[in-house]
Formats: sequence, structure tokens, C-alpha cells
Amino acid sequence: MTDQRGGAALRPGVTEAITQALFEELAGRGYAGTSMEAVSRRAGVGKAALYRRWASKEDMVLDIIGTTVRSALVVQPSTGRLVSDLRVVLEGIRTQLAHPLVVRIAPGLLAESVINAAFRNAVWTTVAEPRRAVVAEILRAAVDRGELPQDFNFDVGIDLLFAPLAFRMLAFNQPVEADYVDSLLIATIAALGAAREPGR
Amino acid sequence: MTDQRGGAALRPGVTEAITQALFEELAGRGYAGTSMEAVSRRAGVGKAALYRRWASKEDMVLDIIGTTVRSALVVQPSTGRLVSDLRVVLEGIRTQLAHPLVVRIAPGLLAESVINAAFRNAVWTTVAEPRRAVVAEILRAAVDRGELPQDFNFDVGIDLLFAPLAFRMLAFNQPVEADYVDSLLIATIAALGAAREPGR
Amino acid sequence: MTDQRGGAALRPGVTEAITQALFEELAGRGYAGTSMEAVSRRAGVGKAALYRRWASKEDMVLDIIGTTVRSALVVQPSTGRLVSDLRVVLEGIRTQLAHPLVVRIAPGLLAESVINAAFRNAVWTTVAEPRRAVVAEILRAAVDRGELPQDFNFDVGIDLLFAPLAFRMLAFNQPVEADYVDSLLIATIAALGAAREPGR
Amino acid sequence: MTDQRGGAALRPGVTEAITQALFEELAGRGYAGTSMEAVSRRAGVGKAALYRRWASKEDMVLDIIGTTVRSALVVQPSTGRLVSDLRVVLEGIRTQLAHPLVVRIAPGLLAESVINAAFRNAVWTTVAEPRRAVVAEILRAAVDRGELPQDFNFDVGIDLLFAPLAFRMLAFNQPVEADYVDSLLIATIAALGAAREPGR
DNA sequence: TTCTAATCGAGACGGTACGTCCCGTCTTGCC
DNA sequence: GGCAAGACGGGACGTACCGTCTCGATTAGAA
Repeated sequence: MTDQRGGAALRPGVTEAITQALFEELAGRGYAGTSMEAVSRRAGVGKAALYRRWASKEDMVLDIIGTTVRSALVVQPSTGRLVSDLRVVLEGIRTQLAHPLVVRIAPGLLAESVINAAFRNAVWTTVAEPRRAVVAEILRAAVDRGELPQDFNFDVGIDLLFAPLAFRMLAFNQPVEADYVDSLLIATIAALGAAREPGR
Repeated sequence: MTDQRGGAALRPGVTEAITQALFEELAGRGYAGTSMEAVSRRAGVGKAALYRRWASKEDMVLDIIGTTVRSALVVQPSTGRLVSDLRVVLEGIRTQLAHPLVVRIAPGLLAESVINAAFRNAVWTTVAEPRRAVVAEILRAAVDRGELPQDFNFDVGIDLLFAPLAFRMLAFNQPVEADYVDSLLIATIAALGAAREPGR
Repeated sequence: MTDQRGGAALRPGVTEAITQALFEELAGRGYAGTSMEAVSRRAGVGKAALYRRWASKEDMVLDIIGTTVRSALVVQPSTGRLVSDLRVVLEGIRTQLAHPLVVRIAPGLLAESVINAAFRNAVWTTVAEPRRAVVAEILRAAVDRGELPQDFNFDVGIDLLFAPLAFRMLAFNQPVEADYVDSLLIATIAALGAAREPGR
Repeated sequence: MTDQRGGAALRPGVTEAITQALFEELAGRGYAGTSMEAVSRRAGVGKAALYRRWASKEDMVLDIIGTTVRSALVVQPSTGRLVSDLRVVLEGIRTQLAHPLVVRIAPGLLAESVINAAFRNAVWTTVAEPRRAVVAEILRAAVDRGELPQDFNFDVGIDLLFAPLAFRMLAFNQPVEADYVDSLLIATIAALGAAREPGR
């Protein structure tokens, strides 16, 4: 967003109205079905007010969603035991993905990120990376404690934890209950011990 | 497509030209960026020729892609050992997903299926289901041989095998080499023994 | 229409059905609004049946209408007096133009003839010319009898008789009663005596 | 055309470009052959720019042509003598109808007015009526001066003056020289004295 | 009677235009 | 200069006809 110089500043009330309208449109029509026209109409705002703030729909959505996602932090648990730490994280992820607004908005964003490189990078950076980092730290501590082998394969390990959950919930929109997470966790814990770097 | 009665039949050459053009458009612009207008233009065909065959873009893509996917069968391996059976299947999936045309077309289709229920069902039925069935049979045989526990959790198990691969390749477009499959396989095999029904 | 050799001849029943359908379409939608598609549909006939008989819509309409018009002959009156001869002709024209089918079809044909040279020539030849010829003969006889001057201007004279009637009824679709013809006739008779060749 | 309230006004330059393009299309292809698509293309303008100004082709043509025609006023002559007043008017009409642009555009408009009631009314109101009014006033003055009878039939009289000229030039596209007008005038003057109301 | 070729209906074919919608940009006039 | 409103050029939408072409299935004159 522009920082003002001589003239009038962007009015915050307008930005809020746009943000509100964007969420409603995304929830109701998905990312692809959301038009700048419709957002400006719903916000009771001129189209120029949108383009004055962001260069494109992509820009606007990444900015607004990014801000929201960054504020929904993932806690870094440290119970001292691998299984309970992971349970906290996975259950947190599941809860976030099951939130009604996320259920309706996230798939469209994933859809766009699948196609759109800029979008994908933004999603990876603001959504995936921080969550992977939390798990990476948990796993690193487990390696240090000897709960996991020294040549532990972090990529495969983290994928095994996140991918089933994310794929089920986002790509195929299937409801996932807490005991799926339990089963997943038990199985994955077993897997982690075997996940090693390929050229060992 | 209609089977004729008295009148003129849809000409196969035209259908072929459209199919060819559709693949090129999908590869070049993605599902969302593909327009009926552009397909008809590229195929050197009137727009009516498209609408005579399919009611909508969705219809057309699902029909043409569905036909192609159904013809790309997944072999049912039976080496008698769990690990080698799974390696065949996973490596087959990886190879299919790494095909240049699939790399460029599939993400857009996944994107649409994330948003569009009809699309999602079609993708689940023609793409996911048959591949999951192949793995389910392998796992069933392993249970029968005693390689896996009686209360083995098929859903979690199959997810563990497919999701990491699919999520990496489709959602985040990351290249996956054969040794990722190796690591994944080794880890997953260990996991499978622990994947049981929740209420055990 | 083709002369046959070995194969089948154009079936008269089909031609009749087309003729019937054409009149209905012309009456209902005008010349411009009449499509070959609609005619073939209404006639319960393939489009090819039309194009096998005529090269175009223009061709078809000129042929069918021309045949009908030629059969609606204008009688050549000879009462021996100018005024009564003209009254017979003008009243005949008025009656023809007032016929419900003519009211609904003729304007569209005039419309097309205004634009389309081939059409205009056909209308001039099959419709205007014979009627002008009848009046010309009446006027010629009147000149011979001394009722009109030797240097009588036939073009202007005939125009004066026909144009007001035709313009009112065809171009502006205004109803014309018999006493308009009376007034017109009385005035025109007076005019005719004064209609002479310009370079007299 | 709307008068603005809060938003953006229709830009006059665009309207001019459309007007220019419309005249060229009408002259080149006639009313029926003129498409909105072609006008927008020739004007270098989006189709929406047309539909923002007018609801349809009919609307657009009536508005643009009407404006032009209204600006081409007919002078009201008053030489004090019937024959010279009428000569001025008729010669003016002939000159207008002989203008190359009118020759190419007017017939198509007459054609449409023959078919289309709204069009016909507009043509009658903006084109015919004012010209008839001019002549009516001339004739009224002649009645007042005693040059024409008290029960003079204005309808027939005005028709006799205009119809031959208009029918020749518009319906049959025949060139009309000044001496045709002379002959017509002389004959018609004679007729006018005899044109009376039917039930006298 | 069989042959044979043009007829028939139906409708697919490549096009063009329709009138609408939305894109992202530009313009106007008020605050 | 921000703002609401909305016009701007552009392009895709799905539909309707255009005039031509392609089917099998009659149909009727010539052999």
C-alpha cells in the first residue's frame, strides 16, 4: 500500500469495506469466481479504489489473506516428547482447516496456487513454510534426543505428517475427524523412524 | 455424444481436431485460462461444433480428459511381496505425474476439482478411485499373508502412500525423483504396520 | 429447375409445401425476417430441398412471388372514355394492394427492391411494367381521340396516377378508401391535360 | 442519451467516431447489411460503447439519422405566387434526394420503414411531416388568395406533389433531372385546382 | 425387374453477428 | 489527491442463421 506524500491518504474505512467484501465474495464464489467488479460493488466502492491499493486481484487477495494468515500463528509446543508435540501441531492444523470460513475459502486459494507461480510461492512462504518450520524444530529436537536417527529425512518426514491431512481436506473436501489424526499420528511416528536420507 | 438417428453424424475428424486443440490450450493456459473460443479457433472449427458435442467447457474437459485417463491404466502388480508391489505402483504414479503433458495440465484440473463439485467427483472416480483400488488390493493381500495386521486402517494407509507424492507434484509443482519414492516407500512400509483402526 | 436424366425428379409435393411455407413466413415476418431455415422447418423439409430448387432466398422469393403476380393480371378496360378507363384500373390496383396478404407481404418486397438491384428489376418488370403498360395504352388512345395533347408526357402522367396510391399504401402503410381514388382521379385528369414534354 | 449524475459521461469523441462509422456502413451496405459489430469495428470502439448509447441498431440509426435530418431544414419560401413557391420546395427536395450520400442511405431507411412500424413513424415524423407542413402552408396561403378552391383536398394535393418524386427516386432509384420537376409542377398545378374534398 | 442416380429428411460443418458480462484502465467532478 | 461512478477498448460467453456438405433411405425412370 502506498505511503502518502502530498495529497490525501487512502481512507482506512474504504480498505476495511473492501476487505470485508473480499472475504464474503471468496467464501461465496471461490477465488476464480470473485471479480473486482463484484468486490467493489459489494463494498459500495469504486473500482479505482481497489486498483489504487493493489495492482491486481492476485495482489489484493495475497495481501489481505496473507495478513490474516500471518496473524493465525501456529504455537510451537514443547512437551519434551515427540508424539505429544506432533499431536498438538496436527490437531491445530486440523482445527484451522476445519474452520467454516477456511473450508470455503482455502480450496480456491490452493486451486489458484496450483496454477499460478506467484500465488504458489506466496502460499508456500506464508502458509506452508511456518508450519513446516514448527514441525522441523520438533523433529530436530527428537533427533537430538535420539528419538529419531541422525540421518533422518526431514522432507519425507514432514510430508508424511502434513500431506494426508491437507490433501484430504483441501483437494477432496473430505471431512476429517480427530481420530483420523490419531491413526495418522501413530502410523507416522512408526514411519519417521524409517525415514532416512536416500544415499545413506 | 448422441448416437445418430436420421440426420448427420458428428464427424470424427472434427472431434479429433478439437481434442488436439484442447490439450494444447490446457497445456498452454491451464483450465481456467482455456476458452471455448480459443479452442474452436485453434481447431479451425466453428464454436457450434463444440457446443454440439458438449454442453459446457466443464463437460468437454471432463469427457476428453476422462477418456484419456481411463485409457492410461494402472497395472496391478503381484510380486508376492508388499514392498516390491508398492514400489511398482508408486513408481508408476510418479512417472505418470512427471510426464510433461501431465505436469502442465493436471494441476489446472486439480485446481478446478478443488472448487467444482462435479469436477471433483469426476476426478475422484476416474483418477483417484482406480489407483486407490489397486493399492487396496495389494494391501488386502498383505493382510491375508500376515504382513499387515488384521485391523489395518486402509484409508490412512492409502493416504500415506499417495498424498505426499500427489501433494508435492500437483499442488506445489515440485520435481520428485525416484529416490524420494524410495525413501517414502521405506518410511511408509514402517508406518503401515502401525496404521490401525482407531477404535481398536 | 433441372431436367432429369437417370435419377429422381424434384417432387412437386415438396415444392408446394415450400411455397405454402414461404407465403406464411413472408406474411408473418417480412422478407428480411424470413430465413431459409424457418421456411424449411415450417415446410417439414430439409434445407437442401430449397437450395436444390433455388440458388438463394432472393431467387426463391422472386420465382414464387413472380409466378403468383404474373397470374394476377390487370384487365385492359376500354369504355372509350379516359376517366372511366382510369377509374377501373386505379380501383383494381387499390383493391389488389388492399388484399390482406398483399398488405402483409408487398411492403417487405418493396423494401428489398429498394436496396437490391436484381430484386428491383424483377419488381419493375413483373409488377410495375405491366400495370404501367395498361395505363399507357389507355392514355395513348386518349391522345388519339384528342382528349390529351399530342406532346403528352407519359412518364409524368403515369407517375401521377400510380405514385400517390403506391406510396401511401406500400411505403407508409396507410389505408386508402375508394373516395381517395375518386379525388385522386379527378385531380389527376386535370393534371394530365397539362403534362407535356419539357422541351415543348 | 442519459444526462449524467455522479458517474462518467459518454465521451463525445467516441460518439462522433461511431456516427462517422455508421454513415460509412449505411452507405456501403445498406441498413439491413449494417451490423453493430461492423460499426464498432470500423469506429475502433468496443461494442459496449454502442449499447451504452442506444438499445439497438434501430435506436441508433433513428437517433443519428434523425438528428442529421432535423438539421437539414426545409426553407419556407414565400414569393407570393403558388407556382414559384412550389418550385422552390420541390427543387429543394429533389436536390436533397439527389445528394450522393442520401442516394445511398435513404433507400435502405425507407426499406426498413416499410416493414418496421417504429421506424416508419420516426421517418414520417422527422422527414415527411415537416416537408408536408411547408407545402401545406403554401397551399393554405394559395387558398386564402383564391388561387385554390375553398374545399381544397390537402392530402391528395400534397401526395400529388411529393409521391411521384419520392417514388421514382427512393423506391426505384431512378435519376430525376430538374425538367422532370418542371413538368411535374406544371401538371400538378393544374391538378390542384381540381383536388377537392370527396363529399363536397 | 433390376439398376442407378438424384431425390428426400436431417442435421453437422465453418462462419458471422447477436447482446451481455467482466476485465483492467481512464475520466469526470465532488469532497 | 482520494473518492464514487462509470465510460473506455477488448474479448469471451452461448445462441441463431447463414449457405454448404454429408449422411442413409427413398423413389422412380431407364435398361
